[in-house]
Amino acid sequence: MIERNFIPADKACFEKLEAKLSAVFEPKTIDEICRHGHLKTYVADKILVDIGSSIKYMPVVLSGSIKVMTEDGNGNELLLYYLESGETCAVTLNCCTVEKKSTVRALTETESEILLVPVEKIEEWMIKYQSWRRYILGSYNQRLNEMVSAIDNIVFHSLEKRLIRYLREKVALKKNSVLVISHQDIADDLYTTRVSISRLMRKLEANKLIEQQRNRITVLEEEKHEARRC
Amino acid sequence: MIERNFIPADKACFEKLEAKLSAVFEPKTIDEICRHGHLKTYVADKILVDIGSSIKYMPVVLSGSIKVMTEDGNGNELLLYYLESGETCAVTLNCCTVEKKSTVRALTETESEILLVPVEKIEEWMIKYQSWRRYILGSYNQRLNEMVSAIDNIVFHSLEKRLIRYLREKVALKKNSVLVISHQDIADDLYTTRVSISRLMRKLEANKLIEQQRNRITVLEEEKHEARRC
DNA sequence: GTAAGTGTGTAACATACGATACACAATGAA
DNA sequence: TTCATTGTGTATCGTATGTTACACACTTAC
Repeated sequence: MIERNFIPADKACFEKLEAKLSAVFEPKTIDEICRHGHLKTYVADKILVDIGSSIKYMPVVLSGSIKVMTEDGNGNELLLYYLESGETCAVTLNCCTVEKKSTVRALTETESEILLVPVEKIEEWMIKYQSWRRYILGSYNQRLNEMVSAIDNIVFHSLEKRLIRYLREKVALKKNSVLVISHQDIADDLYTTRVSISRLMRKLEANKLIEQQRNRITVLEEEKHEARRC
Repeated sequence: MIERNFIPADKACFEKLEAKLSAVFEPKTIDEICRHGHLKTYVADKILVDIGSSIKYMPVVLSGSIKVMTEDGNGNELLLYYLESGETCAVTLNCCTVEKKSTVRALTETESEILLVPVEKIEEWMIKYQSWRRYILGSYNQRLNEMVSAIDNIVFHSLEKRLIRYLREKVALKKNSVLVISHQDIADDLYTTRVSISRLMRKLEANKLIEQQRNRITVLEEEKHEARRC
């Protein structure tokens, strides 16, 4: 975990941000971000915020990926979404402006660089910078769309299809076709049971879509169903 | 459908808004709303915006209720949420600032009074009024939370429980314990089939939770499970 | 080494739900 | 009136998934 002093004078940091964010933000906004934000690097599987903890920073993912989850009234864990490069957590956003306490748990999936923006700046910058306003509203909208497609996925697709999609997304997220994960973990993310996952994994393996060892799944290439002959 | 000229001089309108919105907005914001908004009354089952249509106004529900839905890539209808008094459509919000074309269909469930705010004012007021900023972000957050609880509901509860909850919510929404609705409509909203709903309705009827005639369902009082004797 | 914990395979069974098919009543148009 | 349309009840069947139970391999701590 590396904390840096993060003023514009820190040339390396500035260039890093500049490269990452110049497509999204206007120079003045980037300048503010540099002046008030902090850049941190976290190892994988580190809990960044937990349910009930108070929120002082809004996180913007610069590299790596973050898993965001919550709990329902019965203590069931509910996977909300994954955050990737450039994204921020919409639920946290509102916690910042209204709630002050987090209703979600966020943890790193891989080693991640996170830009931490003090919550009091969120609203201030909304007034001053158009690019920031659009970013915030865009983030909310992206999350909403993802939730909709999550519902769609759950409702209209079989567990088997959801499992395949889950594995492929995870591979894309981790940029590695070998996943280190247990059947139980997968079951939790897909809101089902370990036995069901094991059963389906066996089937996927028989169909040569995956290979697996203990705690290790290799997702094989997606079949290209091309019509032409050799 | 009644369209009114909606300047502050229109005393009746102003007082109506004043009463509805003064808890949420500061006086200056209400003043702006009066100057630039339109107040309309729609009959039940009227489509306000459809998928693909361009959006010129952001709707704020003053009375009645609005059903918001979308379609997935395979043409499946997906119920998103209902809007009630004081609420606005988060998805439409982003359509306003970025997309310009609606990705959702919104239709009145009951006769409804809607305040129409020109889209170009949304951002302008975000800069000027704190109460407006909070309202917009709060709306997004409310929708996000509803989506989460929708997923929770689908994943962890049986169709029977979802059906009961659906009926009770509908009763609350319409403020009437008699619902005029077909089994097929219910099935669509719950992402299932007519036969499954009919089967469960029979069961609910046997358990004296509802009574039904063709196109008409009377939702009976929730049982009070009180421990004391007569 | 042994023992405890964790991850996986597998079987037997229950069940909720979807799919299909058909009968029939209510409604409304001709 | 007759006919088409719509809404509902019901039966039969297939199947995906949950439940429970147990065996056993691998890993880690001791």
